[in-house]
Amino acid sequence: MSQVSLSDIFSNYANGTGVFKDKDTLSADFTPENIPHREKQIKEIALMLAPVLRGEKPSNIFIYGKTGTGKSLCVKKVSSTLVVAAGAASKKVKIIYINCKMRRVADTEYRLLAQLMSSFGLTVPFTGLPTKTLYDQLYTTLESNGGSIILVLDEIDALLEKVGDGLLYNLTRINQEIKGAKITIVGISNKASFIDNLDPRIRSSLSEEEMIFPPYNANELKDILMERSKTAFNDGAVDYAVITKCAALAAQEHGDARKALDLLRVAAELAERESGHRVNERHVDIAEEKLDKDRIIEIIRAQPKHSKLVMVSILSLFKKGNKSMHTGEVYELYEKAAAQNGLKTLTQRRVSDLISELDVLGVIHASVISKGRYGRTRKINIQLSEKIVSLLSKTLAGEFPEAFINL
DNA sequence: AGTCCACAGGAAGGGCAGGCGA
DNA sequence: TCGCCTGCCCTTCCTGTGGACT
Repeated sequence: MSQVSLSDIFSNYANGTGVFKDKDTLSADFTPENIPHREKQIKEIALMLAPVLRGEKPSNIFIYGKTGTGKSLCVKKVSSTLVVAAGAASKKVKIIYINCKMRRVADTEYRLLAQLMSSFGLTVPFTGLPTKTLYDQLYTTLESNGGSIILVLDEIDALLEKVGDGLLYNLTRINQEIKGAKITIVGISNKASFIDNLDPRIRSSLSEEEMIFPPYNANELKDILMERSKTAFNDGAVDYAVITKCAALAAQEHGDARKALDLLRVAAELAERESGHRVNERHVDIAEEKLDKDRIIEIIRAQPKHSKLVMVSILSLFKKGNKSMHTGEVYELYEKAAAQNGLKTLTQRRVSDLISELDVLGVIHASVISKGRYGRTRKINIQLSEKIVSLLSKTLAGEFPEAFINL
């Protein structure tokens, strides 16, 4: 491509009136002025946290609802308003928001404590200190800081699955350990069942107040998209049918507003790249496939080598016409693939875990079945479109060409 | 009803890398 | 430098299990 046409592209982009007015407002992290269909929940959270304005400690709150139901958004909205109100009332209130699912940030007890410390401006080495030392430092910091602290632990279920409930026990007891500061925990979880598996003492302490965020239906999703579209797009850039389609597709997937927003954003990006000024339903179709594809490829790329080799084995069996396969078959092929790549093979026990991780990530579908006299195993299959399977094979073949030729 | 298979999956612990304080 | 702490990945050992077969 010549220099001239490149600069044409950029100048057209810079000067042109594209589809977007303010793309950021379509991001899942954006906190809009108005959150449709969550007025009741916002009011409830606000009333639960309001005691901090009188210097009292609010009850701990446990919130659950599926992905994209607006839990984090509502909590963020209430907390930001609360901080302003606290300032006006001359009350010391600090809100700490931690996403426990962020890998290598807050997904272990040590890292979560380190994150907490860093929100008070203290740096903690990413490993090395005994946990007790961290707790001691935290207590000292909390005491000297004083005031009310609201600790929002988003995706708390992910953390508890990894580290057990000892951490929560310690956190819920902080108020008995320190003087001068009051800490309130707001736990947000995607899984309602998570609370049932907790130690009863922790359960009663964590969920002094409980809230459920129901999934959005297609009409509610439509309202959300309409609301965001006002600020995100130029006038007339998005057809009403496009909004309806994004809402309908996301409603099929447990009413996930995040998915609806992603679909709309990607569809608009596609329209803009086609130098069009209008987004249509075709763009939404392409966007849906692109989102799916990107997600799967991204997940596989991020996997460690052995996990990728397990995936290579599953794909090979799938391509040989096996619609479903069992752990034993996959392990046999994995052993071959590992040997061909000069890697030491992992045990079947470990590979079994890798298979269930791939299942959790949504790349494969694996369910435990019994074949009676022929044992218990996992039945594994792939529920991805042909296009994605072939793209996935290409991606992995780039990394393990030998394995793909020889299996 | 009892046996047996092929694993699933829990528990315990080893080995390694990275960091701290003495 | 050494001992101790952490997280992480992995192995080993073990018990449990659903249902076809005897």
